[in-house]
Amino acid sequence: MIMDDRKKRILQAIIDDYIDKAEPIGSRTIARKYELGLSSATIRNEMADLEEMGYLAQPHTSAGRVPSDKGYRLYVDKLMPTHDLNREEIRELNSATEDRVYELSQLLRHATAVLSNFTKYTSMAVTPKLRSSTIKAIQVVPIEAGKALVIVVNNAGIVKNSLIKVSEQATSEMLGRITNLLNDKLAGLTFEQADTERIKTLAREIGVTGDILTPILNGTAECMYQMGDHEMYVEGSTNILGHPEFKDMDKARQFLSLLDEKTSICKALSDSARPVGITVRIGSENELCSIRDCSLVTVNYNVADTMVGTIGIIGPTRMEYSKVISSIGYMKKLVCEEINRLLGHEHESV
Amino acid sequence: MIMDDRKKRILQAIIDDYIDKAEPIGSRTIARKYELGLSSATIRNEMADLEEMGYLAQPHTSAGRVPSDKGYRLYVDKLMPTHDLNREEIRELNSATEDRVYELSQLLRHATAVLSNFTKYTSMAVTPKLRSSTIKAIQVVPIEAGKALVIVVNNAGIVKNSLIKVSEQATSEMLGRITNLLNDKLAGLTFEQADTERIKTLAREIGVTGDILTPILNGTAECMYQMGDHEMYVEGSTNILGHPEFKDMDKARQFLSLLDEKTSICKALSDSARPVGITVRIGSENELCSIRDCSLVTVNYNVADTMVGTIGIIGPTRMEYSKVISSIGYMKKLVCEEINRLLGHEHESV
DNA sequence: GATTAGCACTCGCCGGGTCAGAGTGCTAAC
DNA sequence: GTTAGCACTCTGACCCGGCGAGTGCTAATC
Repeated sequence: MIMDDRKKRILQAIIDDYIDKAEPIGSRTIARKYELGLSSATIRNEMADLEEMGYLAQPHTSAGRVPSDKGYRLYVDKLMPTHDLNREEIRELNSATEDRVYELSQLLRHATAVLSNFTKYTSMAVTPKLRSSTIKAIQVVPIEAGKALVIVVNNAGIVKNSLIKVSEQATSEMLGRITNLLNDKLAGLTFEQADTERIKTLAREIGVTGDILTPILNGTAECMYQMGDHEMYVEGSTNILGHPEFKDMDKARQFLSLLDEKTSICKALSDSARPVGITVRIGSENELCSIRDCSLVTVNYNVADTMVGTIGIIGPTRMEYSKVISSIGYMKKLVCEEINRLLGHEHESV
Repeated sequence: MIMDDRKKRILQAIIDDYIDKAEPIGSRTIARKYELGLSSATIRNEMADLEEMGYLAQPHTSAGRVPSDKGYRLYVDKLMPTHDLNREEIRELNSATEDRVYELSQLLRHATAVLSNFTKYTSMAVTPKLRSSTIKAIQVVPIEAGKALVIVVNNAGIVKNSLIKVSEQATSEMLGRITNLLNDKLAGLTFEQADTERIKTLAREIGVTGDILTPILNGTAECMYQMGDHEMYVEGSTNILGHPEFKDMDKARQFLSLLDEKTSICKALSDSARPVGITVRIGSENELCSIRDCSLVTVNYNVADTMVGTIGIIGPTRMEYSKVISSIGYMKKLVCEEINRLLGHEHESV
């Protein structure tokens, strides 16, 4: 059977309507509402064809039709109307960066909150993987007698610090010497390379310079560890309760408890996103079994080229794809700009 | 009518049973299960009395009895058995600080996650209010040509930083002079006092020393702002779906959307907690109307005496009070210890 | 006088039966 | 190829009666 233009128009009409109504769509509805110049009987025949071809499904005999994953896929790839963000919508999305933002994590929280609020689905984000970024600078700064702060900066300008106790005798000059030493030995390495093992080796190489060096190395290791850690933010998880596909309590619970499992979601996000552009994974296209009746829309954002994080929106397969796709695309742009601003890659000072 | 010992025993039995079963408790159940040496008829009479006195309520004629808020209050104050944490439970709670913890926010996230998991209710925490802490030290550290890091430390050893752009000509000696100047002018003040206004005034006092000072003052203000911000963590929000009082979707949704409103929850937490000790707010005792059918158990934790944060557990009024109270008490202790360790108030170095 | 056994009564829950509505597939006519 | 008409199917809402749990009251008992 061939997928002619008329079939496509009918399929689109069904999916559009189903996305809106969340109920099986009957032939009469389509005939009445969309002006295709066809009677319900004709549409009925076409719908039977579309079902046979796998684009539609029937929950039970004598019910209307429902799009299948394959149907949504065609819809997303070819049929979907584009959603142009209007002024009001852009204003709403912009609010993610309106408030004072001083950290990447905060930026991501804002972005996910706004996105989830805007789309009424659940939005997620993971911080970039920084393990493969390189160490730009290490500083040991005295704070008061007996206390110092170890600071590590990576090539994107992301800063981590760790408070340490040092010997009371440590002069700021000694700390300066150690700072230079650490920079010599570690700067330029990736955080992966500068693991705890390496730092221990370094300690042996230098020889135990009394009690001063040890806490500093510990602090450095701590910073390295922090840099390697990546966090995840989920907002609007309860939005799904508003969608009829989750009116069944058990389903809702299953979905929500999945979101609590940060590791698997994190993996799903990273796995899903392609290097560039927006990825849409519909229902069974998802590798994670427990979201096989959801769709996941993801996009990567970059920090200084090498470091990649991901933003995602998850909702039922019956999702307003066009709206989700345009809003996540816009948000990615916003986030990238803001990251550049935050890390001082732009010309404006903070 | 007088609240004699027998009434108390019966009330306790009813509440114990109701907390377990979540269904109206009948006189026969009590007579059979608890060995009070009384027939169901006698207990029935006592229950009628307890209802008249306001400790029990009846969902409808010919149903069993359910504790009222007043009943729970007496239970919590006088009747409740104490819950001694066993070895296994302590091990579970301890896991909050087992993982590498390097920040207060991370500590609180762990603590709330463990608590919510342990109690099966929802757990929350707010970071301490630091606005009234004092500035201990400010440092401006050069990172690379044109970039520097402003670091502000408060009297508890909490560190905030802000990356800034500076003139390429700024030497580390100049930055050192400015550091000294800032310390002179600002150290010892509270963050409340050192607001943006004050910093602007400072800029005027010093006179515009070219383009070097401005970004540094901006960075300092940024740090001040960060210090004043306080965050909130909520974990296990979906736990409530497991409790029968939220089997009604609308109720669950209402509860969950409340949790999304960080500000009101934050306020409820802070308002509820008394300066010391564990506070229990039962149902209508809560000021926030939307949690009038929940109970909120809170405790404050201190950072260096003056800075106070709060941990809380929220669940249905039919809550395992004894377990919740002992676990939150233990967690407070853990958190306090860990904070001391983190901020170097202890003797062990990191 | 307190306690208890007995009994009539109340109420929510559950399962089965009925019915209307929406939608289909098929056939025959256009 | 398209459409009108019709018989058929399935779901969901509604109603109804029976069951079980629990009560309050009364009268008998300790």
